Amino acid sequence: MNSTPTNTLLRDAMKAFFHAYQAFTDKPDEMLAKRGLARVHHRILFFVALHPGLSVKDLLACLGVTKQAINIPLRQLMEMDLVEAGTAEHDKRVKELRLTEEGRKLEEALHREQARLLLQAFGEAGQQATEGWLKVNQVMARPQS
Amino acid sequence: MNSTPTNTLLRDAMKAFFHAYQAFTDKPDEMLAKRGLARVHHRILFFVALHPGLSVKDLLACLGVTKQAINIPLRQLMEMDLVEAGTAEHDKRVKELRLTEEGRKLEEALHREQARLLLQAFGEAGQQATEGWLKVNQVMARPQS
DNA sequence: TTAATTTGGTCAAACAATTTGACGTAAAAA
DNA sequence: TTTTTACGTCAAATTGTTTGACCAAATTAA
Repeated sequence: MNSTPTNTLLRDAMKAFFHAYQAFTDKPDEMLAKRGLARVHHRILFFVALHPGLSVKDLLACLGVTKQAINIPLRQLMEMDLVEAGTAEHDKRVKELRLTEEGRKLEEALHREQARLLLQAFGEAGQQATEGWLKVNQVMARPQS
Repeated sequence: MNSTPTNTLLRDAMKAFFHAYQAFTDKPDEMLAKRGLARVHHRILFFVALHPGLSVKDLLACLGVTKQAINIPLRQLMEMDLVEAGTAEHDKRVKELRLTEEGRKLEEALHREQARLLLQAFGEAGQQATEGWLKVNQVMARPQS
């Protein structure tokens, strides 16, 4: 049973990954709740901030959800003047999403919380571990066939 | 604006983390769905496998959910003879959860899918990156005060 | 060129996941 | 001994996500 130690090690790794991800979302979730917003709102803000002019379709692809899952939260963000939608020039159906000034401020505040957590962990784990963390995540994040 | 490159870098890191975690859960989710089970069932199986004899209360703590969230999925797993619950000796109220033989097999199959993904990523990223990934996750997974 | 099909985004209903509330019994604290 | 808290279970309410349907725009097929 030489797989037992590897098994436990992998399981511990998975456990840490699970809890790390939980920790990553905890604080922003609190902040969001105070504004009557939820995690999906944050994700929208995040990806629109990262890719200004993002279409709804591409946003869905980023988030891995259906179009309907996005519709109401996105509408809410627009009603709250956090996100604005312009029509794409190349295709009248397509909407290009952007953060408003207010939206940008909120996204920044949320970002700061997550950045704080990450930077603290990076500081503790060290430069090499940080690079490793980024690398493994990037490999994993790739589309599988 | 010297924070701009760091900001983008951090955001890309967060994006990768988000997508890595998505990738991590995708395959098991499919497998679970085929059995009429969902992610929370997997999480139960995972943590009970990792900590045989785990109490319901501690399971809740691991998962970061309420007792009610667990009740029906756990009952389902018990009805499907994947999990069994014994009464703790030190306290009649407490249940000690264990996987049945069937439960262990299923958990192993699910584990294998996640292990495959991880091991592939580790192989590609290299030994040092792997250690870094583990390290950062462990630091992040720690309780914050 | 016209017709058929697909695509992009929105509304609504149904389903799934999670929290809040309540309860009974066991254990700990007063 | 009584009161309070803890553990786990049932039920209702709330939140999150998918499926279905629809309309207009764009693309593909005839």
